[in-house]
Amino acid sequence: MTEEPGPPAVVRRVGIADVAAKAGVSVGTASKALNGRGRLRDETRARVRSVAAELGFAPNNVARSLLTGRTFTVGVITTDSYGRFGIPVMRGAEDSLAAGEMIAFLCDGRDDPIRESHHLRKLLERRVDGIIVAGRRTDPRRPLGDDLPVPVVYAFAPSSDPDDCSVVSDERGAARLAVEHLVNTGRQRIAHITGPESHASARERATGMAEALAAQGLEPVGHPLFGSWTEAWGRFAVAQLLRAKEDFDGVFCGSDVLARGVTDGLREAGISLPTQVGVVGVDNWGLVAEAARPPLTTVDLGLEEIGRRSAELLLEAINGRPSPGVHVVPGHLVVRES
Amino acid sequence: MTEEPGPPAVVRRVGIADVAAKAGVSVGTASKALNGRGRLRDETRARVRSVAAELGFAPNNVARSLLTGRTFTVGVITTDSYGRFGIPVMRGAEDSLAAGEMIAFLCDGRDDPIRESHHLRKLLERRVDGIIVAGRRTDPRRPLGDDLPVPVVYAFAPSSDPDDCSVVSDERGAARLAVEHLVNTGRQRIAHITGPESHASARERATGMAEALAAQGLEPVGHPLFGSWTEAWGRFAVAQLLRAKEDFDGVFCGSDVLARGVTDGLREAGISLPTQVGVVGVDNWGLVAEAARPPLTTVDLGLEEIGRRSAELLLEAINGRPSPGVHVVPGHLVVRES
DNA sequence: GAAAATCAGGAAAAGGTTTTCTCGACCGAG
DNA sequence: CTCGGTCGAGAAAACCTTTTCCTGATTTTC
Repeated sequence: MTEEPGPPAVVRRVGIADVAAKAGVSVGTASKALNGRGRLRDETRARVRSVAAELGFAPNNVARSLLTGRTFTVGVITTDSYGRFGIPVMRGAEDSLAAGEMIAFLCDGRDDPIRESHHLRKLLERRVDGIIVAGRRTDPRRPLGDDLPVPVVYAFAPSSDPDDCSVVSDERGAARLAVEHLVNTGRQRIAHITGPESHASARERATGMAEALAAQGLEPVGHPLFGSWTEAWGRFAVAQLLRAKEDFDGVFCGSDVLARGVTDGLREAGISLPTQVGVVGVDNWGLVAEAARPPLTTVDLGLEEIGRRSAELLLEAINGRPSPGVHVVPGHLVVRES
Repeated sequence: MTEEPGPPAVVRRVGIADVAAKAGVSVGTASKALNGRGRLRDETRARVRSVAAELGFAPNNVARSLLTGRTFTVGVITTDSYGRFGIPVMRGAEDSLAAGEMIAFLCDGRDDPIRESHHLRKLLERRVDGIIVAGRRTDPRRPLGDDLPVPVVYAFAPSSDPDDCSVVSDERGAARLAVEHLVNTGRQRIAHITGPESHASARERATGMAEALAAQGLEPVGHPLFGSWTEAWGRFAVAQLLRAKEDFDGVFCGSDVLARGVTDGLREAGISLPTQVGVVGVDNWGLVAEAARPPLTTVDLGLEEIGRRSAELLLEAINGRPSPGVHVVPGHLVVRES
């Protein structure tokens, strides 16, 4: 780092003053012409605009922000390194934000509170108009901080403070959709293979399944099999069901990865899908669901929609219309062949 | 949208003027105290700092940027919707950027030139200090624009202009690593199953494999089997090899997804892995590689490293030390059980 | 034909920080 | 005792737009 810094890359950018000078008007007038404000002759307006275009003028939003106090910028803090869940949420959020001419800073919190608060400080220094916190699990999380000067929306992982604004998926509803699909396709004896009981999503989906079965007047097959979110556990759990000589014709899996393990396990045990057993997963993770044999029927939790909704609520809050509380986004069933 | 806008959320933030007033100094002095500039008594410096901490003062970076012309902000434009390749690149980039106290705007170009140039304009308006373009394929891409006022680095997908700064993976090197591993574990007759020939990465890897085999004095088994990047093609290609009664004891697959299809195909044909046939993939995509049976040995293209390097080169360019040309980042082998 | 209203555009402040310039006070030296 | 130098700190410009207020000119209205 001892080397001499090179030339400072002088690219004097054209400012509104250059436009004004060339168009023969004052900067104030030029500003009005470009932004459609004030009272100006059409001819003047057109002249300024054409000069601006000719010079390739791009307004300096930094100056504008300083004046207006708005940066048209939001921060997104993810906790899952832009993984499976953060990404679709991000994409949805970007959709809504772009509609409001806003743009997002992306920060990866990596589940580390220190990193997170460091990012938070950086975002506030840059005067973002609002912040979205995109979680990785559905378990409630500690709020970002109290008394923040900008609105915050929690996406996917709700804040543990019910007065914060959170947007979450409908976990029980997802289970209900899965069960109803299985029942509608003639399944009566349905088992549940899912992730660790320590995960709220696993618990909620199990509960939702029990409720949905009860509503249909059906009994579950055995207890929910809690394990890990892996294919290996899916295969293992199937073996367990078969060994226990459980009589089942449907399996609701807590995730697509799990479901893939389950389909492999069943197929390799000589059980034909979907003839003998129907399988439904959760996530609608294209890569996994489509590569499974047969392709998986699964519940899409609507992650993109969660992102979109979060951004919309954030924009509303920025405009002085906050919507505290937990907002639930429904999922939907994606029917493939399983 | 006709509703009355609510109260404008008045949270008068504490500015440096507040700190200065409470510390009994001028704003200029306060600024110097906080930034360690100028000549001040230690006592004064300490007093200002403690007052700033007490008041929770956070400098307004917008004002600072306006003055210095630096925003300590870069834009990242991805073309793959933050998919398989964009994400690790992003993460690596964020690593390096954070080290320089910088933060990234994320824009999803979605392979649409219109969207892309829209994002570009937004980024320039916000006066980013530089831009990283993260591609999805290794095929060269059209430059972002000419005569941009800020430095640009192309990550993964190089710019078609060789004078631009691009950071790419070592595709041939990856093939060489795979082949050498197979040979070192006793394989002599190696086949190649890969993606579409229209993809530069498929062609490069095939070429790299041919070179590596030649260097070892070996002949390839048949021609490279070009297809698609899917498990189904992997399984199908295996069946094709078996039907043609090709004698092979190793397969180099153009991707992990493909390799997973290949392992499934081989296993279901009664061939034991890795005893009879060794398989090596490319990507080191944890989810896929670890779920395969057996877990895949694969070449990691070093995507995070590409991201890190891109950001480093960008920071250097921002500081007036550009590094035009194509920079190749080596990959490395990740040995699992296949 | 004069007062009033409208029109078109200019001048200047504001926004929060950094940085340069300036200035008074104090020190030691001659 | 005065002069030059250093030290510590303040005043003000600068960054680039937007916006408010103002002014001269033109048009409208009795």
